[in-house]
Amino acid sequence: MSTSSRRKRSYHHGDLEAALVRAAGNMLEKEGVEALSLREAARRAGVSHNAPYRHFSEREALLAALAAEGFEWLGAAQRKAAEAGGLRAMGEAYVHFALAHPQRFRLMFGGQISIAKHPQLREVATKTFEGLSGALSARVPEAQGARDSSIAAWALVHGLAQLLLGGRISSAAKRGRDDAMFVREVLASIRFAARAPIA
Amino acid sequence: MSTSSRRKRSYHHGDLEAALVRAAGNMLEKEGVEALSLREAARRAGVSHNAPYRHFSEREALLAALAAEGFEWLGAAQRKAAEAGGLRAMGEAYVHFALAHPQRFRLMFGGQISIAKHPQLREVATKTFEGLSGALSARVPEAQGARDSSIAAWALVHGLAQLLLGGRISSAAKRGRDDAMFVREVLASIRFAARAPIA
DNA sequence: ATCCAATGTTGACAACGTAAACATAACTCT
DNA sequence: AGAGTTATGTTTACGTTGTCAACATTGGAT
Repeated sequence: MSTSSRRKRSYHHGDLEAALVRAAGNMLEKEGVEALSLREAARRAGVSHNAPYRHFSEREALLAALAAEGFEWLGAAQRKAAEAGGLRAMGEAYVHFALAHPQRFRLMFGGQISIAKHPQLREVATKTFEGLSGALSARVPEAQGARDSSIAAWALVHGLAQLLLGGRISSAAKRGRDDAMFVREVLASIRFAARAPIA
Repeated sequence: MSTSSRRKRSYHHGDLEAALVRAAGNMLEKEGVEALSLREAARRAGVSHNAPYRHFSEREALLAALAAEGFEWLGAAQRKAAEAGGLRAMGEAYVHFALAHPQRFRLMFGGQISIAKHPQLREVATKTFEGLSGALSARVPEAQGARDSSIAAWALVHGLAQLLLGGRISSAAKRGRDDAMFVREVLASIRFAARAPIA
C-alpha cells in the first residue's frame, strides 16, 4: 500500500530535489521571491534546514531552477500558440503567461539571477528565445528589417506584460476592456515598417 | 573653515536622511538591490545601525525613496527629450536612462516595492507617467487608436530597455551596432496603425 | 531656564544563508 | 553476503540582517 506517497523513511527523502522545487514554487507564486527562503522550503519538504545544500549549492541555484522551469513553460506555450494561431496568438500567449505567473515571470526577467552562473538556466532560456525569435523572423513581413522588427515585436510584447504586471496601466487606458481584449487591441495598434522611420 | 562638510557633531548628523539615500544609492548601483542593507547604509553614513529607523520605517521605505528619486530623474529626462527631439528622442532617452542606471531601473519596475504602501512613490511615479503618456498621445498620429498606440509605444520602449538590461539581445541581433544605434533602428522598424490589425 | 519632540544609541531577538563535522542509507565490487 | 565508497541528511555553529524596546542627547519652543 505504499503506493506513490513515500512515507516516513526518515533518512533519504526519495526525491528531495523535486520536492524542494515544488515547495519553493508554491512559496514563489504566493509570496514572491524575497519571501522565498531555503530554510522554509526545507521545512515544507520535511527535511533539516541544511539538506537543500545537497541539491542546490546556493539559494540562487534554487531560484535558477525555478526560472528554468518557467522558461520551459513559456517555450511550450509559445510553440503551442505558434501552431494554433500565428504571430498575434504568440504575442497574446506571451502576455498571458506573464499574467498567469506574475512572480515566476518576474523571477525569469527580474535580473536577480546571474544567468552566467547557471549554465542550465542559460541553456533553456536561450533555447526558448531561439524558438521565439525564429518563429518571429519567419513570419514578420519584408526581408530587410525583419531582424529588427522581430526584436521590436518581442520588446513590445515583453514590455506590455511588464507594465500590466506592475499595475502601470491605468484603468482609464483600458477603457473597460478585460486583459485579453486590451492586449489584443494594443498589439493591433502597431505595424511593422519595412524600412524608413516615421519622420 | 567648517564650510559644507559637517564634522564630528557626534549626535545629530545634520542631514541623515539625505546621507542615507546617497549611501544607499551608491550601494544600489554597485551591488544591486539585494545587497543593499539598512545596516550597511547606516555604517556608511557614520551612524548606529538603528538610526535609519528615524527616517525610514522599514527597509522598503528606503528603497521606495530610491525609486522615487529614479522616477524624478526619468521624468526630467523625458521632458528634456520631448522639447529637444520629439517622439523618437523620448523613446531613446527612456532606453538610455535604463542603460545608464540599470539597478535603479530594475528597482523602479522590478515590482519588489509595493507602490500602494508608499504614497510618495506612487505620486511621483504617476506624475512621470502622466507626463509621458500625455506627450505620447499628443504626438501619436490619428485620433482613434491614439490611446492604445501610445501604450504600445511605451511598452515597446520599456520592453526594449528591459531586454537589453537582461542581456537578452544576442550580439548577432545587434549586428555590430552600438546601443544607441541599435535602439534607434529597432524603434524605427515599427509604425503606428490608425486602425485595423495586421491580418 | 525648562520642557518637549526629534533624533541617535545600545541591547536584544528571531530568521536567514552558509560552512564543517558527523550520521545513515544506498550502491558497488568482490 | 560483506566491506568499502558515495550520496544524502542532520547537527552545530557563526556572522549578518531587519526590527523592536528602552534609553540618551540635542535643539527649539515656551
